[in-house]
Amino acid sequence: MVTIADVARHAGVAPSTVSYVLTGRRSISSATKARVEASVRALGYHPHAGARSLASNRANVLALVLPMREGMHMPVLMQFVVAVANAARRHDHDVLLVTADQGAAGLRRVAGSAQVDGLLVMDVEMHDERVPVLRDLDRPSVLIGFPADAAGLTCVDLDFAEAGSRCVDHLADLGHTYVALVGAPRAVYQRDTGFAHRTMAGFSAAAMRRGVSSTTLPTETDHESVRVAITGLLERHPAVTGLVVHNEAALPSVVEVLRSLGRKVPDDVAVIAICPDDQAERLMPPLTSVAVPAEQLGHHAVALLMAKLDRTPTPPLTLLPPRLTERASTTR
Amino acid sequence: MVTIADVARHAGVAPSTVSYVLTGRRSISSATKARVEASVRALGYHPHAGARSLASNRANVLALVLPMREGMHMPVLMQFVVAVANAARRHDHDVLLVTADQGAAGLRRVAGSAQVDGLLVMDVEMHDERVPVLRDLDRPSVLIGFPADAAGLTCVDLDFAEAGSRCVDHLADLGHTYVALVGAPRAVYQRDTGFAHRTMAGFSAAAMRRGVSSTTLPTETDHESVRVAITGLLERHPAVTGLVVHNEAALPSVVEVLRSLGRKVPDDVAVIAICPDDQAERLMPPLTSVAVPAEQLGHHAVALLMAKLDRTPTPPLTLLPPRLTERASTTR
DNA sequence: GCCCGGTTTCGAAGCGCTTCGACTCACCAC
DNA sequence: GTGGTGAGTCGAAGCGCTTCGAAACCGGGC
Repeated sequence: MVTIADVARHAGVAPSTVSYVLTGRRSISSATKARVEASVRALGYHPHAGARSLASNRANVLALVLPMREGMHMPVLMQFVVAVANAARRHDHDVLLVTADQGAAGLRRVAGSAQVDGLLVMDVEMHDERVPVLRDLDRPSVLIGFPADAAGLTCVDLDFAEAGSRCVDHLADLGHTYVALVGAPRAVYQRDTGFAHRTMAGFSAAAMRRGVSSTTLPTETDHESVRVAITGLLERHPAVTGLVVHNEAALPSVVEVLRSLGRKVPDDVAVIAICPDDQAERLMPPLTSVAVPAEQLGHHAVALLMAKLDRTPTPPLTLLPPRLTERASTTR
Repeated sequence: MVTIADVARHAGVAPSTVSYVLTGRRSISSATKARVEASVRALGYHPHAGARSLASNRANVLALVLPMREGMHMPVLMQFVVAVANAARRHDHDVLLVTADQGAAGLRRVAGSAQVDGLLVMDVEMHDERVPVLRDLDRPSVLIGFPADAAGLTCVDLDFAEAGSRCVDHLADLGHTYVALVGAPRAVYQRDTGFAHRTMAGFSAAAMRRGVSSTTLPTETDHESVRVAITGLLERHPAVTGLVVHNEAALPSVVEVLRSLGRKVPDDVAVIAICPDDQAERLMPPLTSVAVPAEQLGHHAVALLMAKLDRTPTPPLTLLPPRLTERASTTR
């Protein structure tokens, strides 16, 4: 193994000088700097991560806490994971995966052992058992999602309430008077996941405000369940002419079922999805949608965490404004 | 921060004794052991990971190298990730995520900095740029998948050739004389991904051997592409009565398109999927399938890597035998 | 010619752990 | 009794890095 002492010898300087070149924590003359950098390359030197973390008290690793729960949509989840990993790398950090089957103990372990400098927590429930743990951990954390009590925490999320509301507004503006929210699987609501609740709240409130009738139903993701759910919905509420779908996995089936029922989109039924843009674009017809900006959220969360690590003050709550893109599924 | 010295003082022993209790590398009297363990709990001690890795030359972390490429199916990928993470934890290791947008340099970095003890590499291509790097890294690695030249490497995978072959056999046994392979998206073949090629090879060879006619077509994942592809397939090859689908994302659409074309499954067309069991079960009708045992593969890969870390001899190549489960989509 | 301030570099301490050799006790065989 | 043995424990060295204080150097002003 090549050590900093080897590099120092090769470049004819002291080990501390090499360290300062690498970390940039003291000014070094450009001549020395160039010489050291050449030696680093020549020897193929990589600082020992453990030694560095021991001496500097920074591991340059972030924990990504990722529970795997029923009803979660993997493609979207994966977009988050990749966005976080890439953003972390841009800040010279790596990502340690903590799947939550280890629960709160896992958080204590990775934080307590100084394996990670900070934590990024996904799929936050309203009353999440991890929240109190995060509060008394000595490491900073950022939640993607909101618990019921966010005091003392830093959270980022899409403004799902506003997203639900914008969908209703768009439909109401187009003259629809009866709209339905096709929501996440029942399990997601049952465990009180913040984003599902907030979309529903925003949806219902906007319907009241705009004076349009509304109904909501949780929906499973398999095709057969979707068929039953949508068919039932349109039978019970024949006046429904606008659908807001907040369920990425069910989305293709919803479109397909409407087609097979002979309901033309958008002529008979308008459809708005709350999902990543690329998915909305790929369906036939392309769907008007409120984007779930997974990439942007991931980057933002990492940026906030890095700021906290730098002791820069950060806003406790960040709600990204929803962006609605009109496509073929709601045009008159 | 609580250090090993604090624990030692609290328990009235030397730091080295605490270390031996924790690592189990020397025998310790049960009385002392109990006392130390009580102190560890009382003080909430977690060994500093960096210090440990520096002193012992082991980080207890595995890298999971995960390229994100076109045409990959996220749910299956995620199953692997979770299986690997859980298996690693059972061996007292954590998982560091390396998304491959960093390419070979990323591997060099995490291995060179002693951040990880070993590497798990996914989505291996036939001529993968990472393979030569892995060979000259000083850390052990296990590939999930096979490159063209696997000399000097440890690889695990499902025996996809045999899987393709078993599907043909099953259909031939049922009397089918013209079968088609509905394969992965074109991009997957274009970048020479091992598993896609091997399935196709096994499929074609078995068709020859059994004397049944066969055809193959790559298939994109969106519904419309699937509709065009399947419709075209059945027009060009009207005698086809058996479909082998090796494309998880397209699977629901394939079933749906057959239904909408009025082809009954299994009466008009038999369908076998190569996909995780849970997906095959959830479709209507439930599909006969060869399981892609993501969980088992993940566990196996971790077990092999741990063995290599222990310097236990390991088989260079492991092919898990495919398991075909008969369900409603191929019953006569 | 000397002092002073700033810049650049050096040397040594120390981060928290593991590990090796050595020490201490019992205990047993002779 | 004495020597040998093995189990249990201790102490100190050292892993590779960062960081702090101090030394060395370089001009510029007097």
